[in-house]
Amino acid sequence: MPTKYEKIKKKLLEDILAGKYAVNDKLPTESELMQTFKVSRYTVRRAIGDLENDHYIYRIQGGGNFVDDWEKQESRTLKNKMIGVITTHIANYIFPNIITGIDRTISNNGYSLLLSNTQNDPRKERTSLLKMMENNLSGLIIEPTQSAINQENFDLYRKLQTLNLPVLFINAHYEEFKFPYVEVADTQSAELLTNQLFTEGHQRILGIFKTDDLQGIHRMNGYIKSYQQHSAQSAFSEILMFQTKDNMQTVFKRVAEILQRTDRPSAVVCYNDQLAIQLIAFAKSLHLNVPRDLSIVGFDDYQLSVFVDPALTTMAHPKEKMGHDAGALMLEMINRKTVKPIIYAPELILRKSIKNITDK
Amino acid sequence: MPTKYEKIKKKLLEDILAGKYAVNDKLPTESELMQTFKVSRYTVRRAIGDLENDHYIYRIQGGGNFVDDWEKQESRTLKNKMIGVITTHIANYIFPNIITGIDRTISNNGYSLLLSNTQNDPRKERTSLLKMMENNLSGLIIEPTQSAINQENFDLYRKLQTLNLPVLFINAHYEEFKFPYVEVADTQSAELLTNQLFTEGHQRILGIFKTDDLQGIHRMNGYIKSYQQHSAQSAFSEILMFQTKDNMQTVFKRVAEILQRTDRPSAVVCYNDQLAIQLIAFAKSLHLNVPRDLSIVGFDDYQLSVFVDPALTTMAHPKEKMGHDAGALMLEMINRKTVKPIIYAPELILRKSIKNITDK
DNA sequence: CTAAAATATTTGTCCGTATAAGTCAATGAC
DNA sequence: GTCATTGACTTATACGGACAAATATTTTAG
Repeated sequence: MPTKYEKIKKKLLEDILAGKYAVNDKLPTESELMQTFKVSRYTVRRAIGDLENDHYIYRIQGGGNFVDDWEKQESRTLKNKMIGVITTHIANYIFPNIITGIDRTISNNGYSLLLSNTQNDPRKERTSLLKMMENNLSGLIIEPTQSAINQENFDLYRKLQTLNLPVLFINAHYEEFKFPYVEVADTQSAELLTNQLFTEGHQRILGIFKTDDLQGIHRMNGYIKSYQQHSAQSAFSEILMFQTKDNMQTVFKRVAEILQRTDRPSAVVCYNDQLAIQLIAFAKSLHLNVPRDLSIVGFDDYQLSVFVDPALTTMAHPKEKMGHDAGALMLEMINRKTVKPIIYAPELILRKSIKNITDK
Repeated sequence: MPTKYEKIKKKLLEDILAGKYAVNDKLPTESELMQTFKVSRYTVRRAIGDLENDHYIYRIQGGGNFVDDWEKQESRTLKNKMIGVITTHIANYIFPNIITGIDRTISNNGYSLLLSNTQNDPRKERTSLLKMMENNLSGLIIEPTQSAINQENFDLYRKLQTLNLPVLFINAHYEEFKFPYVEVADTQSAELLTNQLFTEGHQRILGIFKTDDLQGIHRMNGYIKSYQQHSAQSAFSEILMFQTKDNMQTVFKRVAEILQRTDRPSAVVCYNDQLAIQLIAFAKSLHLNVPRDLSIVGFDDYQLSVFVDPALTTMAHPKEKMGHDAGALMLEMINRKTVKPIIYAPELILRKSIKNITDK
């Protein structure tokens, strides 16, 4: 548990970095802070003293405490040859590959990688963003956290716009902010993948999508688009939505209900390969053979997808190349060039997890 | 008239600068200073706190206040809450897990991760080390590159010793430097693994080891030790050595020669799981069935090792736990505590890639 | 209305006290 | 001899109160 003065310090620092108090604004007086935080004056002064040492505020006896010019202080103006990277995960899934790609590109140009992960928690994203703003980086690459529903850190993103710091999104981007981005064409990707299932004769295709990030939303939209195009063949569209906070056991319970119906779907489009691999194992436990009884597809061409039985049909994700491109774009931005977003065209990877059921 | 705490500060600083207290000497306790200067504890702490901020002294709770290494410029500069990590790889093999472990531990304590990888190239290790030294970090975790043959960066390691910077090795350590380390008991590990093959009735066991890193050397030594203990059963010991710079095709060519002899080995101990997995595929291409015709074992319990066919028998590697422990140790070192190395006991993971041939 | 004076507010220094938390060496059981 | 426990010692956090010093605001005198 952090100490009281650390809590006060953290709160004040956040407000300063987020722009709630501008430079030379007067902070609340010590007595006010005493009341707000219900602590003694000693504790308030301890917190403020620390911030003064870090040159975030200055004090005038009899006058008050004021925000120092932290954005352009000599100690901070000299930018470190360091590029920050905020991702939802570091070691899981496809992220190691993305990070390697970034690292390769920027380390060849003398930059280091400052990593931070959010574990898909917007509060941790906030912490990460603040930490990044304290180190004065040359650039910042962000994979947004819960991008479809999370707007609680938009104040920090706005602040980032005013800072003289190149920012780049990967995997997804917010329309609200004009930062460049590098991402897969998720909607088209899902459309192509679902089309493929229609081509293979499937008419009842379940879609399972995570709806708290934009990739999930886009993939769901692509799935729906494909259904619209094939409305002549099939009107049976069923979508199961879940979010990060949901217990996956509950989700799988609902999947079981659906798959045990007599008119069950013959194919499932999964939000990503991670889910698809879990679903293959789950289908086995329901005594459904993949792909004989059920076709399953995913996204991202995860490393393990070729090893699972049956090998998973999926959509390509450039991973290391995406990291490489993101790094290259970032280097250009640091050199004050204007860059254009990069969107990768969809690419289908056919393996063994789907079956043609046209002549049944 | 100067304030009381300024007087105390001045007096202590004079004593330190004059050499009355040497570096790491213990200063009078706060109670003693209270009596000496006839002031309250607050005043003493205010003076000492100021000196701490200027890095003239450091404090250890319950221990006392000590003279900091003020003559060195490095310690005077404000340290970033950043911990550097240099590994041979970032995204491959078991490294993502190790890095996750480190990240989880240190990010909970407000530290960020500054990553750099060497791709097993000593020149890149040199670049990484230099880059890390520029960024005045709080600490540095290093997995040494080509630790068995690479001494060209020893000058930098010596420099690190004189710097006031906590340094920690993982996976392997140099005897020449007294930095703490976290590693697996590789020699014992290899011994146990080879013993297991003897127990299963094997007498001709090929060892393939990478000899430019210490892990490879230790594993080779463990293999040899096991052979010495089983000299009654078998004298047929054969070792194939390779280095990072070697073309693996050439290595496998030699493996093919060995495996196609009539008196070929019945088992192979591989440097790590990565090699073992390649060897399983290679054995198939030679029409050797694993484990019927050839038993194969590796090290590190790589994520994929359970997915390959047959699932690989291997030695455990704590991976994420190792990262966690390394992070925890580093945090203690930053707080000026002395820490002891951590060595993990070997643990055998029996799977399907070895066969008992006692009753042949 | 202006300028000086009085008053209120705000930060700076300092004290005494209390409890928590970490260090370290002596002690005692095994 | 080894290891866990205990207790003395030391620093860390926190409270409340007091007065000093600088600044801000209001009042008052001209």
